[in-house]
Amino acid sequence: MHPLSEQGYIDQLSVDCVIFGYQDRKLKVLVPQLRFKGGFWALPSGFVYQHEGVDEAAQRILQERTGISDVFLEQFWVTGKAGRSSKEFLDRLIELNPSLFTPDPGEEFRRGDYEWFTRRFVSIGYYALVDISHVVPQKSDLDAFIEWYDVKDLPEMIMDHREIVVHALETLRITLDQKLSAFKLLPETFTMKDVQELYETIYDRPFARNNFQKKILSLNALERLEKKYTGAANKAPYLYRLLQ
Amino acid sequence: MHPLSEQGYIDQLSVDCVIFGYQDRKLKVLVPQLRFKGGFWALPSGFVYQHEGVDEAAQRILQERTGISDVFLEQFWVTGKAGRSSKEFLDRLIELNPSLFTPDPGEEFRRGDYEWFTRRFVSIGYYALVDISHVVPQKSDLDAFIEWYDVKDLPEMIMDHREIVVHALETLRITLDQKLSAFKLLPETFTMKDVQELYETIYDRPFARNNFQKKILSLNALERLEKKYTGAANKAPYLYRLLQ
DNA sequence: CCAAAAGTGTTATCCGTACACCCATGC
DNA sequence: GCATGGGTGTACGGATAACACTTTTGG
Repeated sequence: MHPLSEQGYIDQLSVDCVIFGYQDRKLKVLVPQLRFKGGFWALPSGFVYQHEGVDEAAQRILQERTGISDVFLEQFWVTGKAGRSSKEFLDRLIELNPSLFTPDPGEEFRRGDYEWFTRRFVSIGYYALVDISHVVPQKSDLDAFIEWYDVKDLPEMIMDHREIVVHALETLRITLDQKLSAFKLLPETFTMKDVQELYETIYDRPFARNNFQKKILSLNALERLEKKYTGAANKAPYLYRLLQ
Repeated sequence: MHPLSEQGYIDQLSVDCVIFGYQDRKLKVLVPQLRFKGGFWALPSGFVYQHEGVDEAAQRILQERTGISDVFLEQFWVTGKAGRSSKEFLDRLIELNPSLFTPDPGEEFRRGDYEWFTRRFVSIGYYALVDISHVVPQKSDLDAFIEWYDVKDLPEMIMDHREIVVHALETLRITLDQKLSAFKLLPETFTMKDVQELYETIYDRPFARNNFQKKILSLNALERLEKKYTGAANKAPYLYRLLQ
């Protein structure tokens, strides 16, 4: 494996992905924990190749780090304060994982990588919306595991990754109806109650059931399918599906 | 002057500024023409120093290229398609200005600069809102002149700068009320008619006078001052000022 | 037949729009 | 007084919110 500095990336530019999913009335973010000692959580991140656009880079990083592809993915924020670097994180990582830096032939990080990696970085934030029941996130070989965390109960993440998630959530809230984002977080078919619970989760407030139905249907984005019989002793709700 | 590559900039990252002003019922953008042969217009752009944040860089670039400071300035878009570079522009520039590239001691561009400058760039777009009557734009030593252009009648600009302006305008329209942007384009005091004409310009459609007044006042952002006697044979309008 | 939950209809309220009217101003 | 343009009040209609009622389902 070549050192990072020779892999044809744009210097000091990174892409961070906030991947939203929804399950059990919880809005979740997919965050891997790095497989090194110390318990470091970091958003799926990567760099931009010279030959690719930033949007393509975000897609590729999402794919490489989580196995997820073909989902809604959009840029929402750039963070690039002076001195923004992963030096603090990497120094701690090395302190807890000294073997990583021995000059073995099989060493994983090289001196040159350290210089490259700890420089000041400007990062473009992307957020993705996925059907959590459909995707099977796969950890990359950098990760110990990858897990969905309630956005209200995130692990401590490195650098300013928490701040990035906060901005992503704000963007999600503001553009939810406009971009029909909610339906990208749900399975292909769903009941109106599912939609309502999702909205209530995202905005953290209740909606009136009858009016909510009218509002969502007035988006003219759904088609009504057959009823869903659950065996419960009550009227069966209709299933809906996003048009097209 | 040191070559660009030694000036401590982040590589392949630029900042482009779209500066909006308003005058005579026209929304204008401040665009300098470069002082080289060929008639090249380019948004005020620059690079980010290692030691500064991207927001600070945008502020500095605005100041250096136009003399404008202390104004609303906010990031709105990143453009970074594969192969986005100013090579085409620079080659044409050199073709029309061959003396720029002679190896004189006083040469302005160096070979190293050419390499640096024509690499693929990712650019962060910022838009600024200024009181056109208050600022006195100053061209930098790169510019032949700097001028306000009607956003509906922009000169042909290099690279994707027109596309950047289009995105800036979209952002302005979407966030106008929320960010009280309009009042940042007006003088300190103004009449309701001034506001209405500005809105009609930005959205390119008429608003009903009486209802517009109610809508603007309902923002609770203005205080009413004395009347403005113009000498016209009609009722004198009130002046308003942005609160705080 | 009942409880639970879904669907739908009805009314009240708010908000944006349209129309109307009045008022100040200088000739 | 009169033309002009600014300020404000009222009425209408659509959208949203609040309330109520009906329907479906399985025990």
